Amino acid sequence: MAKSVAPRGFARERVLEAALNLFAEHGVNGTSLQMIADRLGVSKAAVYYQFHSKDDIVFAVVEPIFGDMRRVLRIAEAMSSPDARREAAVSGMVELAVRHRRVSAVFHGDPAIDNLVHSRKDLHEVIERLTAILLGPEPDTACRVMMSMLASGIFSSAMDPELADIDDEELHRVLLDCTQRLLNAPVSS
Amino acid sequence: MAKSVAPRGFARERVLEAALNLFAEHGVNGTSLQMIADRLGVSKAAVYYQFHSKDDIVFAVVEPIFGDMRRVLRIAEAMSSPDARREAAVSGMVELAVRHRRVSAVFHGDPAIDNLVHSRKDLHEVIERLTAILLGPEPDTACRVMMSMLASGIFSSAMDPELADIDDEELHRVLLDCTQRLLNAPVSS
DNA sequence: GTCTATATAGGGATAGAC
DNA sequence: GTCTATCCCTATATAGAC
Repeated sequence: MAKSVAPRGFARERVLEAALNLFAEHGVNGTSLQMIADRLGVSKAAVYYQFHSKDDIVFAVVEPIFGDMRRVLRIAEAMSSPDARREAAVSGMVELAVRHRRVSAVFHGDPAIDNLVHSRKDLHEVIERLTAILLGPEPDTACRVMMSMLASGIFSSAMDPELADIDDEELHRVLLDCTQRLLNAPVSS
Repeated sequence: MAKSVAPRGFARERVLEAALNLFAEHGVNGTSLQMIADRLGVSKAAVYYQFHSKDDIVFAVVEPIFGDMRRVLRIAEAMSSPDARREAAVSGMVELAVRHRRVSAVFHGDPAIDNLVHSRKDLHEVIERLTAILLGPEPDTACRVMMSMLASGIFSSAMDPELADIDDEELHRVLLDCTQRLLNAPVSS
């Protein structure tokens, strides 16, 4: 009278693990189910047993990030001033990017992920809340550009293979430092 | 006794234009020759008449960026101090990202582009020269992270659809300002 | 120079054996 | 629960008609 649906619960995780690595290397569109199956030494059908479609796999890979992001947003949105909200959101994103370091590669900039996010309002809503906090009520041009740089810079650095030798703790520290340089500097011109 | 190989020379440009827009939206792997042909209202075979393979199209789209990059590198490498070289390279990249604003989307982070770059040493060499200038002789961790953020931030902002309403001149100005904030700030900790 | 037709391969996905 | 075999579609690429 044990296990009801999952085998040992491991097969699913193994698929996600393999998919994540392949997505990071080839992008979502550049990764086939055959490649995932081959890496696991199983057949495509075995993968399809765990997930009904490729989109299901992509969603399962990306979903934990959105979960954490919702947590960060809840904390940030409880802050009293726009500046405090933004600071909380940014440092939350830095922590999140480092924690999900390998997923960041997939998460950031992949057109297939963008499509998935835009097709599911529960995901899209998270992005919108984040954007609202980062930009604030009436963002000027400089602010908008800076936030765009910040967001892509954080996630790209976290995934950058060239930086793979840097441990999480140090990366987190340096990233926070960089973001604060951008945020705290007075507008120059 | 005019034109030797190109028809009016326009068909080729039209293919590249359509390919670029599709690459930017769907990524290279997410774009088929059929999609390119459909957008032009021609057949796949018509596209294949202009380019022998999909890689040829990708290369032709990306090649002008590398041409400009080589120019920037020649200028930067002629500078006398490492700091001056880096500054010249960064402002050159900013200008380049803005000038090739739509191509930046394709250029930055697409796994298919990465593969192409790594498979052609004439392209790969450009990246290596750029990295050498940006990082300098003995880069510490903070510098490496910052340069990674800078590079991805510049190109991502230039392509960000959310920032499409900002005109080139202003974007260029704001981007330069942001990069200098990162570069000129003293190391805090 | 552009099209139709087609070759060949690989993709996602399903049915059913075991 | 996992695999074999297969369907159907789309992809890249080519050959040859017009």
